[in-house]
Amino acid sequence: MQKQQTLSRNQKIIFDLIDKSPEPMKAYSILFNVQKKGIKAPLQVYRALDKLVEIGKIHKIESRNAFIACQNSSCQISKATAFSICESCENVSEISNTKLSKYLSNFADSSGMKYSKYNLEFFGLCKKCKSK
Amino acid sequence: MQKQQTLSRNQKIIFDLIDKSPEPMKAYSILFNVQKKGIKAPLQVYRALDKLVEIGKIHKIESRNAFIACQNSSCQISKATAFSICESCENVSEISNTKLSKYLSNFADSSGMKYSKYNLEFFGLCKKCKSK
DNA sequence: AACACTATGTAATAATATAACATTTACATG
DNA sequence: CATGTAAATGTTATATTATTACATAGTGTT
Ligand SMILES: [Zn+2]
Ligand SMILES: [Zn+2]
Ligand SMILES: [Zn+2]
Ligand SMILES: [Zn+2]
Repeated sequence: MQKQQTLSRNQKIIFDLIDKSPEPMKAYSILFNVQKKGIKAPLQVYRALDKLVEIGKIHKIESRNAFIACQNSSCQISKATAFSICESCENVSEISNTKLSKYLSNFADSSGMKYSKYNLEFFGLCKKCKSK
Repeated sequence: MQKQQTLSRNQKIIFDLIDKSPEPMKAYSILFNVQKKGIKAPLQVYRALDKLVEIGKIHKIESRNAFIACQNSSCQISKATAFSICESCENVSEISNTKLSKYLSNFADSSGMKYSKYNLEFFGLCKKCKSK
């Protein structure tokens, strides 16, 4: 079980938009889409995004500067994220694989560093694009 | 063995700068540092960076928008990168771990996607920062 | 020389993100 | 209910990161 978060007005508007989107959304595209709802400035968007990322409702796809709703029933593990990205159609989906997340969460190397978080992005061609 | 690449003038200037830097460098900081050598415009920097990334001499740290020289004797595997990032001092180093890279290169899930590349970023506290 | 290819130079602009400051709302606690 | 405090909001300006468009120059091959 995870702590239930109540989203504020702006956070809810922006989360709903991202959650409905079939693809990752960029900040300024979000801004454009919520202007009719009274959210007028980049900072309002970025603040909501920061919060949503923090509580694991969305994730940032770093290589794309874009945001996607968590596909993992709101990641307990917003600190352990993995995505698969099609380099042709730019489809992105969150990988939910227990073995992988265990392997990476337990990873330790010789550096003496204690890892508390990771983000993994896989790139390739999705089924559809492969068969073209 | 890998194909030996000859770097062009701008590419060499920019690679040398990044290679000497103890920390990842950002594009505009690179620009600032090479202006005395005649590289005056962002595009000149970005073009060199693109090429250097392509041939595996440097890597981009996506979560930081910064560039680091390959610490792996010029990655044969510029398609399989892993980094450890200290969230306190921002020290970044490239992880070279055969088991990890094998595990990830062979990773396959149920999506039917063929992965040809990955990038992994671990976050935490380095030895030094941990003991503070 | 003619060609293809890679790299360079320059100006303008697009896209992404944050700083600074003022105000308002939610809500715990005396 | 009053008061304090943390979280969220609103607004303007600005910083940072990256690309478009177009012109020119070098490099190597035939
Ligand atoms: Zn998730
Ligand atoms: Zn695809
Ligand atoms: Zn490398
Ligand atoms: Zn550190």
